[in-house]
Amino acid sequence: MTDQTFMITTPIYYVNGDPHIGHAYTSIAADVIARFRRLDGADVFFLTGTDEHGQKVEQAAEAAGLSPKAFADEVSARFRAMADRLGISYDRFIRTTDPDHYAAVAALWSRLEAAGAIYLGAYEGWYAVRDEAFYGEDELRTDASGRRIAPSGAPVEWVREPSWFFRLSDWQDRLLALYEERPDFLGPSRSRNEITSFVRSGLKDLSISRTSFAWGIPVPGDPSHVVYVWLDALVNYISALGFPDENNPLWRFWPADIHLVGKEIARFHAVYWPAFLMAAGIEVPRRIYSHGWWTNEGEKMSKSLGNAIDINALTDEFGVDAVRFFLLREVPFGNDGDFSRASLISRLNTELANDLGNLAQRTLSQIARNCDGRLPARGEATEDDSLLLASADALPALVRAALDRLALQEALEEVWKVIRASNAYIDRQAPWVLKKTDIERMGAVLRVLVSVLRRVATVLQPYMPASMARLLDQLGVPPDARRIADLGSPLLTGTPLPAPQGIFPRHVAADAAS
RNA sequence: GGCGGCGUAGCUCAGCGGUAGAGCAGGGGAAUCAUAAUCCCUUGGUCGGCGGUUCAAAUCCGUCCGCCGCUACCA
Repeated sequence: MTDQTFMITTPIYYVNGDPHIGHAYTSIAADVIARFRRLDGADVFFLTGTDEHGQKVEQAAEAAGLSPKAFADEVSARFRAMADRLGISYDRFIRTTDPDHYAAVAALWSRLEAAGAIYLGAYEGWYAVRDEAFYGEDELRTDASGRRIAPSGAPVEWVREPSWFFRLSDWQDRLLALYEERPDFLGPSRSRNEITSFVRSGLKDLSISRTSFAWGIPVPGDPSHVVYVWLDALVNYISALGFPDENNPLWRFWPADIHLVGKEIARFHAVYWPAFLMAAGIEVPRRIYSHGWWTNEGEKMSKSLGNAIDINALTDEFGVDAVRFFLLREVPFGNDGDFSRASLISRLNTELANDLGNLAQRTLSQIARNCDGRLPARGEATEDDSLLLASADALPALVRAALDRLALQEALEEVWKVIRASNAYIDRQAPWVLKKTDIERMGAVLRVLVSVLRRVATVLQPYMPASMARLLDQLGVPPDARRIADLGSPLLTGTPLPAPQGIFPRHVAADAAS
């Protein structure tokens, strides 16, 4: 694993609205993978940031009485604050208003132009001023007076404006070949099916410039146009690596290993982005993986319902690690999920407090009381010991394999199997009985549990960095020996352990389900 | 309309050709080191309906029913 480069990205988040749990979810998932790869010895670049151009931002800024840039500064800072608060270990927080990004977009545009991949044409269609949207002929209805109206009921008119186009239609076959030859390129399979069928149904050239508003990156050589926000946004993944300077040391991270995205933007990443890259002669990313959406207590979250989950309030109440854990534990990654207080509290109490927290506490408190607070010596392993130790030793490989498949929930399930087995083991071995009959064996049993807990805590660090750091402290694992590779070296017998303290308090509240 | 997915224990889901599984919830018991936490045992399903292929089908095929997603230029 050592010396391997690994790049993972979140989408850059659009700043026309405040951050919400969907953004948090993508970032946390990407963070877990980034942290695990670092733990596993890889050279990691983790990119996140904000997407700041476009008509929506221009309008939102105007409504707020600010310049687009000032508005974007403000909202971008909120996204960054959320990332920091959630412990997102990004290597760069990129903004599409950063100067190097402007340069990269201009450079990519010029490459596409030089390659003959773009041309100046005209975009025309039925436009509803009220909706600020174009509609297809087949979406329109005719009202009583014979006028064409949009599905929303807004009147439409035929408009025609000059626009630069990308020859997307040239890339249909090569995109399909890409999906075919590289089954891992697009995931999960639902997303892969949808995108494939979309591309198979035929691609039209893509309008990649706008003249109807000004907040964007000017088109090189044609400054009355700004670059279409998606082209602008997608380029962030390479502008962060120094593009177009392929001698930039960061360029070694390209192609990205994983673009993690929400399912609503899978198409932009799986169709437009590789087409742009291929047209510009740049390698395509290795994998694009889209995850699902959260509902809140069974209801879709929306502005009108006003039921968005306040991630700050949530982490204030339950703690950052508990929220990180819940989001990745509750739902198979890729599926939609439902957020509810009852299930959050149930997970925290059952799995964090009872299963893991209590296991650590009962183990460590017996060491504190009966072993003079020092790490007891290993004994000759019984069959029971060996089985449990072997299951813990297998964890790094199991977690690595699960994360390679983006099975973030499965990885946790594997860890919890070991935690449950450990609780069964401690009951079977009953060190509190051995204390009176065989004090040496008691120490050996507790030492087995420390070894297991060390492995558990090590692989859980990516999910719950702060809590697992505390647990590793209590287990006497030196801060510089917490990587996967360090698990090969046993802890020093006799190491004094700090007084045990609960890692995960039970959540007791009036609305607690149990 | 076209393409695709899902429907398995009360709940969330795994299994995807060889005598129905996990977690949670429910019931009974044990233990008392521990955050009243833990452990053991256990109730519970004609695997959406019907038909077919097969020695054998949640598992393959067909069909029907019920949900859901995608079907491009706001992001």
